[in-house]
Amino acid sequence: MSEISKTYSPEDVEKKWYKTWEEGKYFKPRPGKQKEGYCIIMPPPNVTGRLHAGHALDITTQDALIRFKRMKGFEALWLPGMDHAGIATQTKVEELIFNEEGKKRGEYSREYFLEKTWKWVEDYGGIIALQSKTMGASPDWDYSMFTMDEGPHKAVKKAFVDLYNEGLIYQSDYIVNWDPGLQSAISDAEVEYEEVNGNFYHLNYKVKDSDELIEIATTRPETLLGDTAVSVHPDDERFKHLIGKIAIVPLCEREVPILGDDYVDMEKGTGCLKVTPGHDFNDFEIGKRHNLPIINILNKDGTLNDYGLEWKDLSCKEARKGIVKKLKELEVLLEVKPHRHQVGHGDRSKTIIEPMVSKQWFLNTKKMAKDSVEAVESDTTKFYPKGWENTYFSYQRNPRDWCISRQLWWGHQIPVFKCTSCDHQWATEEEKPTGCEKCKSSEIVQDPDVLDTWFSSGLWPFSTLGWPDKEKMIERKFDTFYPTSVLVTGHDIIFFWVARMMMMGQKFTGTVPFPKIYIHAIVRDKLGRKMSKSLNNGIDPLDMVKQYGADAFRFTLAAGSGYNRGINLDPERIGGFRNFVNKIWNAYRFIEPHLANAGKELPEELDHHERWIIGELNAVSKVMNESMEEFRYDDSCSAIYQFVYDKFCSWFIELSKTQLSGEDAEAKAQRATVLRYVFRKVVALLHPMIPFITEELWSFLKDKEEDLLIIQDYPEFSKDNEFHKDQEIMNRFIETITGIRNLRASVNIKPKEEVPVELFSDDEELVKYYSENLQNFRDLAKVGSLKVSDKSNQRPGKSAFKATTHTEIFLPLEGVIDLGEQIARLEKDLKKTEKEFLKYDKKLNNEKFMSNAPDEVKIEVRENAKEFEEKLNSIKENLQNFKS
RNA sequence: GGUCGUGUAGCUCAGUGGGAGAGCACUGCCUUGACAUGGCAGGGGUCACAAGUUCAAUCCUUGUCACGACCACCA
Repeated sequence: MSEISKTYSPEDVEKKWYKTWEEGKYFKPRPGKQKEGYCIIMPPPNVTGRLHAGHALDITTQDALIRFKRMKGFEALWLPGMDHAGIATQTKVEELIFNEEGKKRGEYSREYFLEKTWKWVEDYGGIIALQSKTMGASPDWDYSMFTMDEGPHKAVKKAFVDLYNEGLIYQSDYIVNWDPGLQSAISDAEVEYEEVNGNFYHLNYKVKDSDELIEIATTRPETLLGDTAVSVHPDDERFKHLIGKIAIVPLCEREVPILGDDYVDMEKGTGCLKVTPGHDFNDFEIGKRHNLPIINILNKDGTLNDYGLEWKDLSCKEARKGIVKKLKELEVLLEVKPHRHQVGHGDRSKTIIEPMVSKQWFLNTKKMAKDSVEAVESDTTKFYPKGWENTYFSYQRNPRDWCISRQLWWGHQIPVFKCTSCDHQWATEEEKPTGCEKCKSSEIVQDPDVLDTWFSSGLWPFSTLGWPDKEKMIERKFDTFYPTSVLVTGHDIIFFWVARMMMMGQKFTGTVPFPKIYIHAIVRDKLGRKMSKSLNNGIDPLDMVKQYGADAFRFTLAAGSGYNRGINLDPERIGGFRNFVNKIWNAYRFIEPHLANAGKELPEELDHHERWIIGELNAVSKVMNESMEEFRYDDSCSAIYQFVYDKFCSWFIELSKTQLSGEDAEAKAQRATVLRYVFRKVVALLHPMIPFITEELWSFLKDKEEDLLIIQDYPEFSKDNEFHKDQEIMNRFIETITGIRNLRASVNIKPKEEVPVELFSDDEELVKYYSENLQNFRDLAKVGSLKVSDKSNQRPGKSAFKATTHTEIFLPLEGVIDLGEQIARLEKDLKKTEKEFLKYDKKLNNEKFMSNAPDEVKIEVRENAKEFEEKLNSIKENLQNFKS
C-alpha cells in the first residue's frame, strides 16, 4: 500500500483544489434540481483591509452555507465585493502623499488626489480577496463588484436623486460630529465614546447691574467663548429671580440672557448651565428653542478662530490651559474637581470629536426606519438568533436624521449642482450636466462633498445585481437572486449596515433585501478579550492556515459558531481539529486497499453491523441538514465529529477488520461496498466545513464519470434507512464490550492477553446476538473463550464481575484477582446503583407523581426502575456469592 | 441610567421541566497492521446564590451577587 502518506499535508492539496475549482468555474451559480436561486451577498470588506480572524469566521460561515446549498441543488451565488471605505482609504492615501511629497490636503488638487487613490486601489487594494482564497472561499469572483464601479455609482445617484426629489434629503445648518483630524462631519454611529480623566471647572459669571454672581460648572471652559446664554431651571427657587436678567461671559465680556429652560437639571453641577449652541448638542436644542445666536469658535482643524482672543490658532486642549490660568488670575475660577467622563472619538481617526455647526446633507429616515422595523416585527425578515432583534429595534425605533455628507474627496460625490448665476440647486443623475436646468446658464458647480460610505453599502444587495439598469438586472439575474437568501454578518454592524440595507431595500425594491439575518459571533482571543493591536493578541488566519491547514481552521470556527455572541479562539483547539482531519485521512487509508473490491450500489441484504452504521449515517444526515438550515454549525460539527470518530472509526472500522482479512470473498466485497458507500457520504456531509480534504478524498472515491465533490448531492435523511432495532442491540453490545474492557483494566490484564468471559442475560435477542458474534468479542476485547447463557444458569464463583442493566459480565480469573478489591469495587457500584434505582422507585411510590405525571414519563420511569432493579439485584446476588 | 446577554467539569462551551454532556486538559495501561496528529480504560461538576411555582427545577418566575456587550447621559 502506500503512496498515501501517514499524515495529511494540507498545503499542496489546498492549492491544487482551489485552482481546479476556480478554473473549472465551479463557483458559478448553476441551475440545479431545486429550480431556485440561493444568494448570499458577501459583506464587502474595505479595499484597504487585510484578512483578520473576524473575516475568517465570516468566510467560514458563509462558505459552508453556500457550499451546502450548492450541493442541495440550488443555483447558488455568493457575490463578493469590495468597499471603497471613504475615510480609511482617504486617510491612507493622504499619508502616502505626505510621505512621498510632504504635501497636505489642500496643497494638491482633488483631481490629483483621486488619480492617486485609484492608482493605490489598483496596486494595493483588495489583497483581502486573495487572502480569502486560502480559506477556501467559493464566491463567484466574476460577479465581483466594487462600490465605486459604474453600476453601484449609478445606483447611488438614482437613490439620492429619488430621495432628494421626494424631499427626504435636505441640506441644513445643524450641529454635527466634526472630526478635526479628517476635517469632515461624521455620523452619530461613527463616534465612539471613551472614558477619560477630566475636570469640573466651577466659574463665576457676573450678573449685569447687580452684585450677584452666578456659579456655573463645566468640563470644557474654553467653550465659554461661544456662550450665548446662561440657563437655569424655571422652577429653581435659588435662581428663579435671575431669569430675564443678563449675564456677562468672562474673558470676552459678552452680555448674554439668563433663561429658564426645563432641560436644566437642578441636581446636576451647580444647577446653572452655560449655553454654547455652536458646540454642544443639547445647547444647540436650547438655542433653537430660544432663538439664540450660534457662535462657532473653531476652525475646521479644531483650532480656535477669531473668537479665540489671545488663544487663537491653539487647539482646544492648548487653549484650555491658558484660559484656565487666566480665569484663575481673574478670580473667576472657583474650584477644579477631578471628573471622569466620556469623550467622543472618531472611530477611524481616533481624534477627539468636536460638536460643531455646519452645513450638511441629511436623510430623513423616519418613515424608512418604521417600515424596516415592521418588516422584522412581522417576521418578514427574521434574525438568527432572535435576540439581536432588540439591538436592531433600539436603533430603528428612534431614528435621528442621518448626516450623509462628508467633506472628503474619495467617495460618491453628491449629485447636486448649483447654478452660480441664479442660485438654483437641483439633484440629477447626469454625470456632467451642461447647464442650469432653470436659467440654462453654464456656470454650474457640483456640491463638493461625498456621501457617507454606508450610503452606497445600503444599496449593496440590489446595486450589485444590476439595479437600476434593466439590462444589467437581466444580465446579473436580479430576478433569480433578489431578495437574497440570507445576510451573514457580525452584530457590530447591525446599525451601520443591516438597518440601512433594510431601509433602502424596502424603499427602492419594495421588498426586504433578505428574509433571514444570521448574526455570527465576534472572534476573541482564548481569554475572551477582543483582539487588538495594543494587546498584541491577534490571531492571523494566514498563520493558522499555514500551521494547521485551512480545513482544521474552518472546522474550529464552524464548531464554535451557533447562536453564541463570542468565540474564544485558542490555537490549541485548531490543533485538536487538525487531528480530526488527520483521522479522516487515515480512515481513508484503511479503506483504500479494499476499494477495488467494492461495488457501486449498496447490497440488498445488509448484516446487522451494516444496518447499524447505515442507520447511524442516516441519523447524522438528518441532524446535518436540519442544523445547517438553522445556522447551528456547532451542532453540525459535533454530530459529524461524533459519527466519524466514534461510530465509524472506533466501531465500524474495528468491527470490519476481521471480515476484511477473512476468507469469505462475498462478505469481504459486501463490507468493502458498505465502507465505500458510507465514506462517500461522510466526505459529502463534511464538505461544506472542510472542503479541501474532502475534495481530495473524493477524487479517490469517485467513479470516473462523476464530477467533483463540490457539486455532488448533499446526503439526505431517508425513512428507508432507519434501523432502530439494530441501533438498540448495537448500543447494548457496545456497553458489554466496554464492560469487559473495563474489567480487564481493573484487574491489570495486559492488552494482548486473552481472557475467558461468561455473559448472562435474560434478553433473548441479546443472548442470540452474543452467541452469533463470538469473533467480535475476540477482536474488540481479546476474549479467549465466551460462554453465553440466560440467568437461570449457575454463575461462576470468584470472578471479576460487572453488571449492566441488561447483562452480567464475568471474567472467571480465580487466583489472578484480588477478591477484596473486587468486593470493594462492587460495593461502590452497589451504592451508586441503589441511589439511581431509588430515584425512580421513589417516584413510582409517590401518589402525586402517579396521578399528575404524563403517561410517557411514567412508562419511562417504570422501565428505568426495572432496569436498575435488575442491575441492582445482579450486583447484590453476586456480591453475596463472592463474600461467602 | 436603559437594553440585551452570560454564570454548567481545570479550560472553552453545548444542553433539557422527568436519567448532568462534548472537546481540550488530566490519570493509568498500550511502539495492537488506518492513524502516537493514535488506541483502551478512568477521575472530575451543590449546573453562581436565595426564595417561589410544580408531582418533579440545572431548565420556568422573582430577587441577590458577579461578569460582559451595546445604547443613552455626562453642567
